[in-house]
Amino acid sequence: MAKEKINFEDEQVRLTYRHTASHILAQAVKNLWPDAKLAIGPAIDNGFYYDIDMEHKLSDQDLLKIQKEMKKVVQANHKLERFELPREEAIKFMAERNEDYKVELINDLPEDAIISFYKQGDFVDLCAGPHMESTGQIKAFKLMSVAGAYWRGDSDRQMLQRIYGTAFPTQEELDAYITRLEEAKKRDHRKIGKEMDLFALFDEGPGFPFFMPKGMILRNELENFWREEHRRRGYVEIKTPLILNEQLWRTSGHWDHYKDNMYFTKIDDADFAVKPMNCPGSMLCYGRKMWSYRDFPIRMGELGQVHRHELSGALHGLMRVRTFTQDDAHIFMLPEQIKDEVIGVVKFIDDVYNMFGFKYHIELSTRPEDSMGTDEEWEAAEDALRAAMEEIGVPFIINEGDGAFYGPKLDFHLEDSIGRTWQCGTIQLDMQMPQRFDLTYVGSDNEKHRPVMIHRVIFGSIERFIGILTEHFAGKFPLWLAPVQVKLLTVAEKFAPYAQEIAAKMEEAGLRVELDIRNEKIGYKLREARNERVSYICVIGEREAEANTLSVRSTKVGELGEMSADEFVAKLVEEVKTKAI
RNA sequence: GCUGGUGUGGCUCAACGGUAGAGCAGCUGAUUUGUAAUCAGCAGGUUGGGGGUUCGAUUCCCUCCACCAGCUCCA
Repeated sequence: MAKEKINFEDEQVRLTYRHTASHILAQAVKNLWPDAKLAIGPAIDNGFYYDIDMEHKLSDQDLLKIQKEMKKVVQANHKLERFELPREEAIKFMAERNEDYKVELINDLPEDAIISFYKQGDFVDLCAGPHMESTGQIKAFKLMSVAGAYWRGDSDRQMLQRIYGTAFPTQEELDAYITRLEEAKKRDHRKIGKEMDLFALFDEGPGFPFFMPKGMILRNELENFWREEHRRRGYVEIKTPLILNEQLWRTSGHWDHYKDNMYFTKIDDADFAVKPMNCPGSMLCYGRKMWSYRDFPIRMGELGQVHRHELSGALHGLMRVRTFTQDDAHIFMLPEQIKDEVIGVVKFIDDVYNMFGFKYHIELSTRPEDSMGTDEEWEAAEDALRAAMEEIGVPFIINEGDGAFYGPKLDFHLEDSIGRTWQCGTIQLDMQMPQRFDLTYVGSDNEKHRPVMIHRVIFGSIERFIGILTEHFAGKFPLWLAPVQVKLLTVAEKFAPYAQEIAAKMEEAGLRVELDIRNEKIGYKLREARNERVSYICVIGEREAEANTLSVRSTKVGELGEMSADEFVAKLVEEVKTKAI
């Protein structure tokens, strides 16, 4: 790679640069702890990491120490030299250095693989490359954190220490990145949720969120919107119970494939389970009558609250909880309707996400190890999803082996404030449940046939979606969702009657308005209202009371100046109606 | 669940082997105020739970719980 200029816009350049940084990290660690065994150390989205196995538990102090050692490696400006070894020699080379993990990696390489190494000073690492020319080219870097990571991502294997770091061509860019991260953390939905009193989590219910009055407004608005959109698109709505008996979960396959994630209870002497998914309930609803092919597609929606036992370490605010409401629907159809229905749902999801200005990516998740059904059924289902995606020409990536136990799925991933992605929407094609529940319809040939079904969600879960929305808008929600849409602040108590009159008018127009007629200075009230992220703040004093106006400030665009009360109310009503963002 | 870290009044944080302190919020009173904090006073904590060491623990140790980062898993 050319020494003169580093084009950091280029992903390959970025990865190469940071990959070299990870080698410098590895060398520094080996200098300080010669017994450390190296595992893998790739470049990732925003930096790089190296997985290391050693006795010594790394602390934040150690990170600083390693960083100093890395600086020495950079200053030494070692050339990175590539060389190759035949398999046996490569294994011998790493075995002599007690690099057990590297030996395992080499052993797992395909027979005909070229086994390459990179040497910098007296440090050598197994690596396919490419790399920068010399360690001195790495100008600005920082070690971010140390955490545990399983060797080869397998929770049954050794837990290694993973050191995360990042690197940039200049100190300014590194500083800017750190600042950006800090800013992003201020948008954390857990922090904003607390500040705005949207929801709460208690020790008494880990992973079981409580929704406070302001959070309920958000939630109810989303649900109202959801119902309206589904009604328009030909869905009907049902509600199925939270607790159903063991037999049902055996029939559905959850008992065999999902038991570890379920909660159980007893009624009288019989075993029951709390539903982790809504589908079996929907199957019962479908199965209670005879359907004709003419009825299809049947789109059966349900805002269904499910409970899942998630590992304690996986819980995360509203993003990962143990009870959540899926905006679920099951669509029963003819095989030849699959493509159109899938396309319809993809477009539905796209419409909703675009409405909020979300960026997202789609993954096609294929058959997992623990699953039911035949290879043919899986292949047919995966092909159907792929065909639908290809028809509408939306790009997607393949997520091998990550499907549901009953079928492959298209997953829609949204980003949180610091760039972690969360699966929200999903479309799952299921050829298993209809069989297991022996669902049928009567075809045009007057014979019974098996319907095909898809499970799908748009928001994914209301909880997670609220978390994403909160971070996306930093708590400054679109007006139609904002818990408090307007707050009226009086300059002095004598203006309270006028403010109350305006507030009544606003309530009449269906707006969520709050009144602050306390005997406080206007600056103080204003500060509070801004911290509460109220959409519009109106100041009412002498001028406004006389002219029948309001001095308006928008949380998003700043001062709007003075306008007539009626004009302002009309503007807000319109903004709510259009769901502007 | 795993690795590492954290846990002090509603919130943000301080202190310490000798039975905890501030700011904000709250309450009371005064102030009647024009675009990001008016002043004064009051009240609020068995320092996450349990156990141990010690004359004495909130501070040290053990254990459980919760939270944070990451891994694994997932909507």
